[in-house]
Amino acid sequence: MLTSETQRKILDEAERLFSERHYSTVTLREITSAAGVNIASVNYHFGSKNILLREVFRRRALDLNRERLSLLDAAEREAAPEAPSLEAVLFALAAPPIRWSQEADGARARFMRFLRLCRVDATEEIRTLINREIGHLQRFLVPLARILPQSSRADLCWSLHHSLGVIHEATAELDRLARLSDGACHTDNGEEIINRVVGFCAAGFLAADHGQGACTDA
Amino acid sequence: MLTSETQRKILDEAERLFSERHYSTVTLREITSAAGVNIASVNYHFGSKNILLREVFRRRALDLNRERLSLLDAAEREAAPEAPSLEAVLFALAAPPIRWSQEADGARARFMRFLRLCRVDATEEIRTLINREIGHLQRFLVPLARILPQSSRADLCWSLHHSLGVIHEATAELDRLARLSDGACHTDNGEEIINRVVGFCAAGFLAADHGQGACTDA
DNA sequence: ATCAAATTTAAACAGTTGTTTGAATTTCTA
DNA sequence: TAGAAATTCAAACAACTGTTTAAATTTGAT
Repeated sequence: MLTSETQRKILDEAERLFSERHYSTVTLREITSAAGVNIASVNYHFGSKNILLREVFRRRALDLNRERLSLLDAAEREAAPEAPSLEAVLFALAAPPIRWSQEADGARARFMRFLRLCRVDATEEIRTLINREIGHLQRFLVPLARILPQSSRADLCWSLHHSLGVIHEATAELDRLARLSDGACHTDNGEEIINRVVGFCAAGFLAADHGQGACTDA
Repeated sequence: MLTSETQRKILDEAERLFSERHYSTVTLREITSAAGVNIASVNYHFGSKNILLREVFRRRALDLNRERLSLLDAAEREAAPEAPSLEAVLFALAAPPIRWSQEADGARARFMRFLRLCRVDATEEIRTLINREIGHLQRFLVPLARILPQSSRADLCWSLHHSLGVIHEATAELDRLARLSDGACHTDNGEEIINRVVGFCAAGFLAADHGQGACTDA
């Protein structure tokens, strides 16, 4: 699919710029001049700006949930025939996006910022692709239902939804956390962030499982 | 500040369109023709498109945190001299944005969708205004520190940050929850959503306070 | 009713956008 | 190496953008 060097340069620069600003404010002239190629090569190699956007998305989007599901499979295999721990399941959900977003100035960190923009506003086609990816996360409901048998399907979905919110905020809004905490929070240690996210969400899942309210064993 | 009927119509339609798509893809001609006014009236009454965007933001943005802080003050007053409950503090944080986003097809529901877009990408000026609003949330750290004395400032900030992620996801991504749950989750009962959010986040705060990991009293 | 200020209007403005063109150039094959 | 295919290039394209203009109209106070 990706044969030409020009295509790769265009994709890289488009990804970088799309991660910084909404794609509608990024011009093809910016992309191509940053990539050092002629402006016409976008339409030659991709066909249109919208298709370029879609290809930037497709280049990495599928891998993210692939990594998640692979970690989940491994956790289930390791724990079989028992159910994996709640923390292991949430680790599979949280670790890939958080690790990607922490890769120092790497392509995947930029992609995660791009993904955040796409989630909020993108092409109809990308919205469809995102929705399909969300569908894959239903796979997580299977082990969660084993671990938390008192929870209804709605309970599990709500907690999963809350967890996605925590993860999204932990992958893309850390500058605001730095401001909120006046620098008291370290936002550059991916594994620590994962631990915090997993711990926070696991407690939330358990609280929902115990019926209403939090557990107060202090 | 808002004197003219034309200004109000422009603000209303701009808010509506800005809540549906990124502001850079919304044209002044769309706004003015939807409002039934001449295109030149935007520059006459506001000065520029960017200023119009800022005014759409300013019309309601300050009220959101005002409501939060007002609820927090009331909770503290009611519990004095004791600290308010963790749930009461989180209720003050979560209830205003979730209630606003649930107002059936109301202006504030649109505004919450607009705010989500602004958080991800907007003018430098709006980014500054948002950061100032985040600063106001530091006020929540005061009662939280009383309630959770074992938590460091960093712990509290992380949990607060996680909670904001849960709230953001609960105010603006409910169509995805509906898809994830195949319709099993009711996404139209604001008070139920608030309860779920508060319960989930309270458990997360407590888990962080108990040191690492979740509480497992089951 | 009169005049000045405020507002609305249609039209034009200059600049930028994604896209296309057709010729030049490079790359690959036979 | 000859020739065909793939790629690059500068230039132009039509469409659309936010903004401005200056005349027309409405408004409101005297």
